[in-house]
Amino acid sequence: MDTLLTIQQVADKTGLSEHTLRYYERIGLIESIDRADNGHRRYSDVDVGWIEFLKCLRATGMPVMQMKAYADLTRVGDHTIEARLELLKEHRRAVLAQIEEMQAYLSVVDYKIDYYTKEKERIETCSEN
Amino acid sequence: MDTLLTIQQVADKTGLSEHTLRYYERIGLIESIDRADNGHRRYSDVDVGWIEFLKCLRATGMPVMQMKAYADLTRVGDHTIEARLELLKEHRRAVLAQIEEMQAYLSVVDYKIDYYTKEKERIETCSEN
DNA sequence: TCTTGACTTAGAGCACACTCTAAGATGTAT
DNA sequence: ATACATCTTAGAGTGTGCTCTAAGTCAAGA
Repeated sequence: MDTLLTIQQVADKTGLSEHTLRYYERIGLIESIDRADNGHRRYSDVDVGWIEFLKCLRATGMPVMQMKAYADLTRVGDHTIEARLELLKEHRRAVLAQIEEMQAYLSVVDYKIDYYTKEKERIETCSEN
Repeated sequence: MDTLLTIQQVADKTGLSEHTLRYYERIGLIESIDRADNGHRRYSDVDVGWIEFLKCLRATGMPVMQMKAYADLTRVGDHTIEARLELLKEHRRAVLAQIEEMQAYLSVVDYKIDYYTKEKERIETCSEN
């Protein structure tokens, strides 16, 4: 199928707002989308797929400017595949490092939760007497 | 030991900037710190410990306003232990959920990395002939 | 015909978490 | 004495990523 979608439909489908979709296009994250006769945007399945991938990059914390660099690479041809690969691999490393950092910091929070749980029990035990 | 530290020493030790330390104090994340005769801040070990815990909350993505809520609870006495516990547990759930989300999105990035790796090999193989 | 609603643009505004500035007080070294 | 570093405050400024506004076009329905 190659049904073309309006911006509203794409917003619903992707969870990004219409504002954000236009913003992403303006800054070059999304290549200029086909237009209907009245000038309204018409998104193809390929466009939506690209937007979904952008979501993956954003949701994993990639800065918009880095996403722009990646987007630019995809537009200039196959000879940038190696560069794209490097960019994604580097991002992957960064994400895994960030997850590990969060887990390490979270373990301190866990420790505190443990402490409060015991403290709470102690207080409750005292008040029973 | 209960050596008192200057703001610069605490900045070095915690990795937060002096600006950030003052900012945290201003917005009530850090309780007002003891002063030397000349009005300069003098941080105790307990203060530094608290700041380190704040770092754990921030590094795991807790918004500053929620940290403020937690800080406020710690100041009004033992009867808020349950509330503090709930806040930390809720945060813990949120962090784990976020990590899972990131991992899910990252797996799409992994898929792309795989695709590009194969694509690159294919291109290299072609050019060998 | 009139209204409603979806869309367009350029550009302004906003929330968050800092980050920096300006002006001034104080302390130490030469 | 003088230079320099370190600190103080209140408040302004910054970067990021949206998010909203205003003014206008266009098409379908009552």
